[in-house]
Amino acid sequence: MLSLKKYLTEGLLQFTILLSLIGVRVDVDTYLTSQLPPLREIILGPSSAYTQTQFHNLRNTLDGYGIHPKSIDLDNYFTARRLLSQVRALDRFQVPTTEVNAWLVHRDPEGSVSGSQPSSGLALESSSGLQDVTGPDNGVRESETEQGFSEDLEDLGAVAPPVSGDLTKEDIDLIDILWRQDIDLGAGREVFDYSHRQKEQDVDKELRDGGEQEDTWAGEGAEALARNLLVDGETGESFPAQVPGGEDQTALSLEECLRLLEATCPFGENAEFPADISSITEAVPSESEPPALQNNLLSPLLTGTESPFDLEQQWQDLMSIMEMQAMEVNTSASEILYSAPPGDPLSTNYSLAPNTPINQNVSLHQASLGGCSQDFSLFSPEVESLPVASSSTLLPLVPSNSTSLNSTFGSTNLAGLFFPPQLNGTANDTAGPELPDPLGGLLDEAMLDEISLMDLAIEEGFNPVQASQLEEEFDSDSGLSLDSSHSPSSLSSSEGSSSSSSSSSSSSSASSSASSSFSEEGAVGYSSDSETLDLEEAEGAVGYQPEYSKFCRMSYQDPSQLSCLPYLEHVGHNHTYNMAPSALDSADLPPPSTLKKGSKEKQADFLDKQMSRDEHRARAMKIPFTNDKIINLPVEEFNELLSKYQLSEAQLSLIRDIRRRGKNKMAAQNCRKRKLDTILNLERDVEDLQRDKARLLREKVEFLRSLRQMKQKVQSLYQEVFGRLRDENGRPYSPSQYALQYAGDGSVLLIPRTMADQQARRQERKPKDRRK
DNA sequence: GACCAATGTCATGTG
DNA sequence: CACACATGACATTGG
Repeated sequence: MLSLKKYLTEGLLQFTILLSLIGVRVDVDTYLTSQLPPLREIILGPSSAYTQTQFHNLRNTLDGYGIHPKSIDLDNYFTARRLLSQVRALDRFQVPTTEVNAWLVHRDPEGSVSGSQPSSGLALESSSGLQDVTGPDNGVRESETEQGFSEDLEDLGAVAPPVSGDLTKEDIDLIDILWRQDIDLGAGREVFDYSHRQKEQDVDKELRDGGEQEDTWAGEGAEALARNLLVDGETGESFPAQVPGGEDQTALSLEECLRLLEATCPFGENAEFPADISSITEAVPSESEPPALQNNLLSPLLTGTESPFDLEQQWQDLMSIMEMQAMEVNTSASEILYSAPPGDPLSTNYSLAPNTPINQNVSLHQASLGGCSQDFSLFSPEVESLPVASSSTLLPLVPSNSTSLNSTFGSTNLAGLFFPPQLNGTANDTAGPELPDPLGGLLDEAMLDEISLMDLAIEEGFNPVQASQLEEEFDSDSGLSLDSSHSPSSLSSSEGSSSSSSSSSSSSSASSSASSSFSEEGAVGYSSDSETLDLEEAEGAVGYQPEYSKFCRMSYQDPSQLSCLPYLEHVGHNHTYNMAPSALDSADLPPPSTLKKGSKEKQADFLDKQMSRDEHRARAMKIPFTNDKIINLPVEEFNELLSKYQLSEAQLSLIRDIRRRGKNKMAAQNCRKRKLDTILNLERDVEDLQRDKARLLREKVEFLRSLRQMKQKVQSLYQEVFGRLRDENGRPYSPSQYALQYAGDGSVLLIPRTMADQQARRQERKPKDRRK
């Protein structure tokens, strides 16, 4: 239990450190709570560095002694460990980073502009908008967006990889792995959840079907009549029952508009609008209206039916991103859109009719047909070909984005989007405090967030326009930095398997496995030591020679194993302290042909140099058994061994010191190895987080782009709807004097601009106060 | 000879 | 309490 606690605390601590180091602005609370297990596992990994392997316990259970912690040839143990790590790696992408990058590089060109930016890639954004919208190849465009739909979903890591296309099975598998990785990372799962999307799509489908069922509605106006609406004889437009004296407050029930907009975004789907008609009317205190009229003004279309599912969360997630778009839209498209003199409503800006005379019934009808489903192809060519001046930046909405945004918009008031920013300076907040205006408030709030987001983007050197580049950079960077994507457990096992220990005297059998190196020599043992003792006597030099301590006796198994593991290269040295390099090994056993009389001394010298200090001491003290035994024997056997000999106090003391030092030496090795593993794991985690950061930024850009497109669509719809409105005399309303306002309950009001401005100002103050 | 990395050793803490 | 281990700090060693 305590180890588990330590495990958790360490993980959290490291996770926090990593986050702070990288500066990833991830909503930890959001992701960590739901994604804690995978995240933690990613951060920590099945690292052996955190699981302090009890080697001694292992040894004690495995035939007593003879198993050096570094030479563990424990097939059972490490095989099981490796297999376990492999199993664990199944939900973790553990292929080398370079492989991941290679795949991404391969994938980017495949997925249109880039894998993450389908049909509406940034490269296309500034160029093809108008053509795509107005061009004759709308059908092609539709298909493109359809394709982009799946790709987008896939990129967002929310759906299963696409089965179609030129992707090979391996690619699909990779995609799937990456997808699962994304899911594990918890990035936007709430937003990208496939079932969630599916649900939205279903809703959209229903909506679309519903629209189709009302196929005959727009043209006939029968339903409008049934709803106490008056149909304009000339335009076929539906008006609410006449407003008595409602000159300033000319409120119209614009069901066409609503349907049109609804087809774009299911505002009313799951909307729980706090606003009701009373609040709306409160927002217009100066005007008094008969209650009957108010009711007539309400459109029944947008009453929420779907239960809200964490809309707030989604909204927060999205709004933090999407509002960055507002400036762009407002400053680019919108300003151009509404830069015309106020008195000229039907000029180029609002000129739906003059340049492209539209059969209102037809267009509205078609708008009502389309659901907010796959894309915005529901906008008929007539609609899309509206001569919007700024439509050069108008792109067909990425379908997936639209679907993901649907629920978001569902709970919001689009009044802010309805109002051309320039005509009324309070485009985002048309409702006063009395008029609950979710969108307005959120927009304002998010506007402020937008600044911080921008700052974040700037300080991170992130240019939304360079998202794809950034993506590649991040990926490549992370790929270049380290080869630390290996499984830590594999590292441990490999190192462990490549290491062994042997006694100084049994170096001749050093190449054998650890178990063999600990051959039961019995109490007499010391066979090879006798050889060295002879040499010692021959040399007449006995005693401690510190310079000889460098080369520890180490059994050596397979150097190629080490060299085959690139991530071990930068380790640079052999952590297997008790092993000798293969060169030394071979030096230990030189070919007999090269063994001359003169070289015998050299060999002895060399052997001497390979002995550790303690080995020299032991030899000097005539310790009758090997240091390996001294060190590695379990206590009982060790004591038993000591009891077999009549050892002096000095010898016993030395033996105990040797044992203590030897054990501590191994412990130090393990400790350092763990430390190294930890560092490597942290580095890999940093890479992962960098990748996540890049991906999140990428997704942010996508959301911003889709939001901008959405706003542009809404604005164009606003223009269209507004342009179709006619007063009693059949004349269009002046956009400088009137504005459409979207109430929370789904109704759309045509109110004077002065009133809208007032409400907007009131709404403006509200979020500011809230922020205090 | 300074510097550095690797390694060994000691003291101390933990289980 | 003994034992084994972990680990920080320092020492040693060799390049």
